[in-house]
Amino acid sequence: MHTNLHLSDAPRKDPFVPELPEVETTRRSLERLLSGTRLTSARAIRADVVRGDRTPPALLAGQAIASLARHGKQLALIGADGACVSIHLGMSGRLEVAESGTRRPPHTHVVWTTEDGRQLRFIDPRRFGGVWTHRSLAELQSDRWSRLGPDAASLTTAQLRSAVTIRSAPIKSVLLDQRAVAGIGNIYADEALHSARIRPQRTAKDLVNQEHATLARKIRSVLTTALRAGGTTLRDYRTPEGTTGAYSAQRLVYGRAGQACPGCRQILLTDQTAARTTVWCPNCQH
DNA sequence: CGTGGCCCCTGTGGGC
DNA sequence: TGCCCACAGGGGCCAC
Repeated sequence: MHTNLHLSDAPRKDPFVPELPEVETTRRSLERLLSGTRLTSARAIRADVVRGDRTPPALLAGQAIASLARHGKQLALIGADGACVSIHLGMSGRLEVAESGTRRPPHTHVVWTTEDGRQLRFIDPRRFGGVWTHRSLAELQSDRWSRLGPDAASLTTAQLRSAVTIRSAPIKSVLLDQRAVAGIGNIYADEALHSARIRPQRTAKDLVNQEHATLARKIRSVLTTALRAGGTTLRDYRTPEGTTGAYSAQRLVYGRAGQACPGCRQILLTDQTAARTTVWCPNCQH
């Protein structure tokens, strides 16, 4: 039945870097697989991957999973008694549900065992991610999620405007700042800015009203499109042809520096903005 | 206090 | 072919 379901799995050439669509895809899978399931035990193989308060009910051992929540790139397992665990995947983290007898992948740092003989595994080679425990959802909100900006998937024009108006940093830096907007990473920042025809280096507060509306809309559509494609990368989401068609094939600029812009054939440029590789079209984006 | 830059870490890939 | 090293990125921290 549930054999080695990898909740996130991108083509090898494109290292999986979890942003909002990937985290939401993971959330939906976990909801389907684990809602209502009791966790009989939890074990931190690498203790330093579990951060924050580790007093009972640490890691939800003995709890049933009531629901799964997400804000930006943050994921949370909500226990039946209200305690919760939040998980940040960092840049190489993933979650896997597998039969208990199967071999643990390398870099498995936390393992939860379920009442029905499965395991939920947190795997993160680079350990930029982590797991936090919270006594309640309210505590999770006040400790961590209150620091995050509005969720990018439903970002309104007004929310984007208030996030950028006083910021003198480049618009791309602001999009990557999780306190301003939650859920956007390097890939979708470049894609959304290209789609909105705005240069990543533009000073955020200089964007005009029309650009706030366009950028907010493009952020939503880029993430929504990726979320739809993300569903097809799940191993249990079989199409007759197999599991190709991940979002990577739909990227227009990210990873394509030096190639022709799909819109105008001008050569895409690259630089470092916000200490991240940035790709943009000098013709389409202003 | 806002911003830019460095660093954490390891798998991958490009170059020789 | 095989080895080595630069590079990739989310976000915390620090110096300006």
